[in-house]
Amino acid sequence: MPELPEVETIRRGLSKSILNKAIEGVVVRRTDFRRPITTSFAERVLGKMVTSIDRRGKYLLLNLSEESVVIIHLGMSGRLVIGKEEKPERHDHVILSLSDGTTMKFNDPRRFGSVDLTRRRDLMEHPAIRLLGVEPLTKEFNECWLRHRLLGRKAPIKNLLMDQRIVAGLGNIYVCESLFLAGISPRRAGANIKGVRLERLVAAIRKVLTEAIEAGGSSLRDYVQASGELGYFQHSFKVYNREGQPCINGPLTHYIGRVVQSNRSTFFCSSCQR
DNA sequence: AGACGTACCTGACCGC
DNA sequence: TGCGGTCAGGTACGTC
Repeated sequence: MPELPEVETIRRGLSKSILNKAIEGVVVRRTDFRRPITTSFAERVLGKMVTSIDRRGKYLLLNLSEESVVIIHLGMSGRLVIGKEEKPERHDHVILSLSDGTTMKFNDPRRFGSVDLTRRRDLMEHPAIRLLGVEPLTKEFNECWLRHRLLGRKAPIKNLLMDQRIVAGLGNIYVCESLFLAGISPRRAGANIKGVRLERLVAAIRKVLTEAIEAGGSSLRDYVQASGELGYFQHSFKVYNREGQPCINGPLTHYIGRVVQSNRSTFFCSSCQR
């Protein structure tokens, strides 16, 4: 489901609903995720308080009292659902009961997501976090930095931007949208992006992500925010999922096309993106 | 090192 | 109605 804007939206929602509440009950109904949930998860989390919530790339970091951190990834289909104590539904894999009577349920049909636990001092060494690249909405992410990371890379820029070790948080939707806004072909080799293209790319990524966060992320299929509200950035897609539709830039002869790169659909306008 | 393919899992949708 | 095929917001791992 989620890329950076969706995870950031969820982070902000959770910061309103679960902060400073104690975890009074933990039910782990399944442990077989991409990375199995540690058997000691429930006992190590029980009784702790959620003190703050961070995000790193597409990972949510729930900081708990006593220096522990829950690391959550939502994979393709994961959700965090806040509600009243109810009986679990299909694919509710982890259920936290909080001190104000609400519950937070981790629901993930495909089980590509993960829930992990570590100590705060070990966070930066955690295998999921250690190799993550730059946060695209920080000052560190700029032309100089990106140019160095693209140096000598022959792979298509689409694939390189999807690589979490380069830029943390971009996924299929926002890479497609950013490349369209920058006017860059998704098939262009990374090393061939220089000068004005590089400037446009950095600016486009920042703009697309910022606007998507302001819109509460994108709601495809059944994705909802923790609060149950829908994000609405999907109405702003210029290319994603728009194969065959006219390009918004312009001449009626321009149409959005779809190609497959590394087994993922890429949507783009071959006239506007070079 | 880096590029590429495949596996993981469930559900929705489409055509027959 | 059912059945098979395809596709889906992601990442890890093996191979060349």
